Amino acid sequence: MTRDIPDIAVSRLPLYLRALGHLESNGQQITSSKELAAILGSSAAQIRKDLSHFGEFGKQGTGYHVAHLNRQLRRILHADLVWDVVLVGAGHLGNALLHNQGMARRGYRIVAAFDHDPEKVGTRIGNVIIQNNQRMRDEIQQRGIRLAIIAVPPPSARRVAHQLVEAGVKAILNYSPIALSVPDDVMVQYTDPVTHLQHMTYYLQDR
Amino acid sequence: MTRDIPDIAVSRLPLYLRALGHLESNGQQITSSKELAAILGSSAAQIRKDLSHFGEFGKQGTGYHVAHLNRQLRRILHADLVWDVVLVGAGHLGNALLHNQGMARRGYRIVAAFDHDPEKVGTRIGNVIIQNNQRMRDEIQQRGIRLAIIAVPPPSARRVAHQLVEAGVKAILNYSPIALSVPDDVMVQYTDPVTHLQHMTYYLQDR
DNA sequence: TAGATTGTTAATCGATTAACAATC
DNA sequence: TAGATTGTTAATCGATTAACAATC
Repeated sequence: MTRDIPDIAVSRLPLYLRALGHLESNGQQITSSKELAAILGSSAAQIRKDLSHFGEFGKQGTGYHVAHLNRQLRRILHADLVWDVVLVGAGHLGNALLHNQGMARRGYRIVAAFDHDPEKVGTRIGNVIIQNNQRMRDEIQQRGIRLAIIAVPPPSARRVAHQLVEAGVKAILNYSPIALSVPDDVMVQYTDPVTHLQHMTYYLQDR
Repeated sequence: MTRDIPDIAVSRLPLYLRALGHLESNGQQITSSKELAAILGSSAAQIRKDLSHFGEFGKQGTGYHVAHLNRQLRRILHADLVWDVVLVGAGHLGNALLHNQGMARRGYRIVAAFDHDPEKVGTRIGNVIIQNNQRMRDEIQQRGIRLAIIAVPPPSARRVAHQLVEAGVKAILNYSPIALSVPDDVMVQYTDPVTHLQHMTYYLQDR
């Protein structure tokens, strides 16, 4: 029987990585749950509890070796591998993602990009040449790609998601503000500036 | 004494808006907590519970009037207002945000954008003319802007955040994968594709 | 040794779910 | 009226926090 790790703990590991990256860039070698909590605005107990689901990474009395914990968390998240990602939509946003250095540097490489606009197909952005949407299925299956990013206008998002799922994609990062429905074995994460802004303006009084 | 509404309930209202938008675009006039739950992959009880923090929006036996609930949620989130937003960083990502139709259409208007690159300053992207970073403080204060988006490269993010806070910004949407520290009365939301991808690859087996 | 900090247990807190009276 | 669905209460579940023995 597998120990059941709460998804909410998994979801915080990338934030811990972000804080560790900060410490590493400052040349700091050792940290503590207390210090990490201060950086992240959470609690030391929560960080220790979260980490305890995955193993023991620290030393009593001393704390955590920054580089070691970084490596371990990347391993746990499978972020120590290089992942191939497909991008659908080569508009302004797709263009920005193709130029995003951070993604490739952190192991998520966009290796194929698609658009239905004949003007764009065949052009090169960053390291990839934009292909016609019709090439999506073959490309995904040949390369065995499981990660996709949707950066198409809202009206096309559902259709594209369906095509990606059909082609075998297992995880979709969706930049369109559209609720997707996918099979149980496919994950979707949404990212939408308006959702974040709405959340924050709730707390801002009208003037 | 103010009733205390959980932030987690607030954070789901934008998702409910997203689902309502979908129903509205299909011309559907009435919905139910059950149907919304199916769209969002949550539970009917949770949706009713969440909404109950803010008022009574439905009719027993019937459900919710889509347009009415949409209006009410937008009002609660202050998303029925038009908000002015400043953007810092006019690179590929800033460019994409300036061209993003959805933001303006949903009431979040980028009214000023800044960059430190002299090549960019003075050029027009979408409806705004890029200004030098040095103009940030004045522009924010003169217009009384409280919302900002950071889309600068990681090394500059902290400095920019500091400048925004100094100028009076109260809510920051941070596109750089950098943990910011800000005063208690300033909100920060992070958005970073790698964080989402790492969360998902945890569940994908290596092959 | 004294001080610090981990990993873990138990207590607390809060969120989710189930159930149902009210009522359209 | 019968069926459906809300809003709310109470029960359950799970996450966070506090506390501390272990130990570096």
